[in-house]
Amino acid sequence: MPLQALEPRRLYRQIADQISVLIDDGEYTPGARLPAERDLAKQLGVSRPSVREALIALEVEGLLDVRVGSGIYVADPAKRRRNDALQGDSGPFEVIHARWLIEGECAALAAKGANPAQLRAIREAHANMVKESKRHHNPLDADRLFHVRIAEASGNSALVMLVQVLWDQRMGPLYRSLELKLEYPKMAAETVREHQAIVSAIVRRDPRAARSAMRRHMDQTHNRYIKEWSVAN
Amino acid sequence: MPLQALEPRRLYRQIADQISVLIDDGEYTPGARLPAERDLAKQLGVSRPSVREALIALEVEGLLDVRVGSGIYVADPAKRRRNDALQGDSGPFEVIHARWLIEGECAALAAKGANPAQLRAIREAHANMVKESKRHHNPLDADRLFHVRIAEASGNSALVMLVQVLWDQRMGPLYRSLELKLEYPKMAAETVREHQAIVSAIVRRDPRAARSAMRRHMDQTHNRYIKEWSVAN
DNA sequence: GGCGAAAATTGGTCTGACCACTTGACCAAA
DNA sequence: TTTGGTCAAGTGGTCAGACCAATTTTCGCC
Repeated sequence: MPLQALEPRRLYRQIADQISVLIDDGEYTPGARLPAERDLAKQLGVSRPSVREALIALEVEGLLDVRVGSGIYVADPAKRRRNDALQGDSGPFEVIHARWLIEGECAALAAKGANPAQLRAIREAHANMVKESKRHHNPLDADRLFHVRIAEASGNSALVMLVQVLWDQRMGPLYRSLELKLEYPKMAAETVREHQAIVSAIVRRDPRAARSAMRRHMDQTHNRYIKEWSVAN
Repeated sequence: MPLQALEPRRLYRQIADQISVLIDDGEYTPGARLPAERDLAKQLGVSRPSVREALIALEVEGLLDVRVGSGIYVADPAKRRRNDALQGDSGPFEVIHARWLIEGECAALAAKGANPAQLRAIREAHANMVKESKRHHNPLDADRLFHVRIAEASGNSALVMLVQVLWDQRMGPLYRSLELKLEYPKMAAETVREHQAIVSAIVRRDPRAARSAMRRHMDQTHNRYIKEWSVAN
């Protein structure tokens, strides 16, 4: 087992984690008021600034609710940020399926209603990815931008957000283990070719062709994953 | 117009936002080092504890990277959480359109492949919403659960996540202003009726009917929004 | 030129203080 | 009884200055 870089966790983190545990264990239920900062500091045997730093961290995480002059309260879980659900734990194939659905629609909408500036942005992103892949750079950022630009051209900001969220699932553990095995240089050429078909359909204002070009791209990506997956296992 | 609860932004938030803007504007690029805490405090005309609180907030948000004894650095955007994009700023109609697309597919997939436990969960969520609305409780939580359960029955965790993200866009400002005007008791009855049609199609194992029932539900929701929107403006 | 110790820099934490806001009790006027 | 005002206690918000620990830089020595 590889040695773990030991990391002397900073005080505010330790305090925040302790409080976090108390909340998870139901010691403090939603709506309940925590002891005053000064009391917490005394109970934990640390200074008030350290407690405050911990409380701010928990507030940013959406776990607490600070009301000036009144006290610190456990946040309503309903209003709590649900970011926990997002931190990539969807599998690659699930993500690809979702993208097939959403980005296909984005491409169709883009073909139907993109304005000149948006078309230019799409072409630019595509040209950039071509350039990057020729230089054998890692084309992932350029790839992401290409897909986001198409989503933006759909005119629906909710779809843009979803495309970004899905893309960033690549940060998840299952995805990571898969990506290690992919050979980008070879894949990049295929990807660029498929992107080209999407761009053509969009600038030609052909929604149905755009949708199927995007879906084909997703199907091919799916196949590439399958291939690597089966080789490695 | 109903009075808005004014909220004096705390100092650490103002500082954090300023720094955040500097990073977004490229004033500090990823990997760059920020001025020392003491310098920041002097430049901003605030105390060092306040600066530290802001830095901790940004660190929790994944924007900064603090290295003891060395300095504060702008985090690598690849590792950065992109949660910022999520905090609801999509308009209600954009969200409805996205849901039309995604949840329609979820309903179809659920009809195709849901297992008995998942079917039971859907029916249970529906029954619960009926009960809540009869008691004139706020049915929003029950409503959310119903849609999430259907997404879960699709068997695709990426879709489940998207449904949740979209639903939680209701926390955004545009949505909020619209929701203030809606009359839930009246709407709940219609919603329940439309949900019933979706449930029926799913348990009957009819994907196409499930998809169109869900899409109809979204269309009706759209119409209800339109009506309130035009009345109020 | 290379190396190691001292010095400077930087974040981490603490103490104690004062300010601004919230809350609830109490009281006076309508 | 109700309404509004006043006041004191409690709470979070902010500040100044200090010292510690880790890191980086400097610089003299070999």
